[in-house]
Amino acid sequence: MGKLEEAIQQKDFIDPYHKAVVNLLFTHSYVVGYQNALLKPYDLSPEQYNVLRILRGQNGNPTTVSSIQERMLNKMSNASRLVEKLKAKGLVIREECPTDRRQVDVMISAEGLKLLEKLETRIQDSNKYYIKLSESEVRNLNMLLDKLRG
Amino acid sequence: MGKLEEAIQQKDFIDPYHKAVVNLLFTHSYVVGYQNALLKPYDLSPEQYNVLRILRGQNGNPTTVSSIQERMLNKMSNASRLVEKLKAKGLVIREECPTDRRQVDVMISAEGLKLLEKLETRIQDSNKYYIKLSESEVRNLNMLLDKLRG
DNA sequence: TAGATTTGTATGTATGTACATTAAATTCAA
DNA sequence: TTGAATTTAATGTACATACATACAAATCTA
Repeated sequence: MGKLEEAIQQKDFIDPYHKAVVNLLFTHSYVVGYQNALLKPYDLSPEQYNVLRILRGQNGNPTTVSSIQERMLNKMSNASRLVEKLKAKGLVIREECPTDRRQVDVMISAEGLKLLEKLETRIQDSNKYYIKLSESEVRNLNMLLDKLRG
Repeated sequence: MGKLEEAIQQKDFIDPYHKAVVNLLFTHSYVVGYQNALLKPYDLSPEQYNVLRILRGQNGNPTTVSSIQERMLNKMSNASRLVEKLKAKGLVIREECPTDRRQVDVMISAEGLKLLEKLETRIQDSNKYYIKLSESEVRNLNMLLDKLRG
């Protein structure tokens, strides 16, 4: 991998900002590749995994579909259909909200929790393997990404 | 936007590496959102725009589909179908390679070049607008992303 | 040089993304 | 309190991604 210019044989960037955009897209693909590889045996996509983590973060309280959507990494993806997929696999429980019949209460199931637990160390090991940065560099990266979005 | 934890209301990351993965996915979505908005009026996706830039980088020499694939930001996407889309819009020229009939020579068309030119300043302005980093911070980010991939 | 292997591209399928639209329930306002 | 506006979720569609497979052309090998 290494330097972007060599990796994609492109060097005529408009400016460092344009290069950063390309670098982010390329690094995203790199990261998602590893995520997919790790999650595929468990029949989960990265965003499905993330939704399970969002639900676990609620500590047993049900969450609505729109609340999940707000917290998702990809704002444009479709929480409704993702929840449907997770339900089909028995990883979440979905039921009509008693106080507002438009809403749908979603909770992670016991199976969902068990799956997350099983994945935790694998994810941790995998992340450290393919992110070839020291802990302080990673913190620096996180700081820059946060600042990038303003 | 700002800090990741607030933006997606999630704070229980396994470690800074896991947070970096989430941060990259989220920032990717942020960036692609702006890219899509800018390119949509021109009926281009970010990867189609990138392919046009790859082709322009060849300075008039034809490129094969597999060579495009190698240089694409998303290694798993489908250069064949992207080229087909670009050809349908008249932005590239595609013809059978005379020396190897398996291969397909692809070149950017005059229209494609004109479109890239028209987009250049818009892209440049847009990037600087939504990437809220100084030039030295952007360079630092590029360095970290390059290093991340090893 | 015939048959096997490899290479380059296209196609098929399932899923995900982007965005518009629909439909039902709720809230607001006259 | 009734009709309009808003909210919540689901659905439809076009395109993109991920990955397997097919198929023709070229290359290798015996």
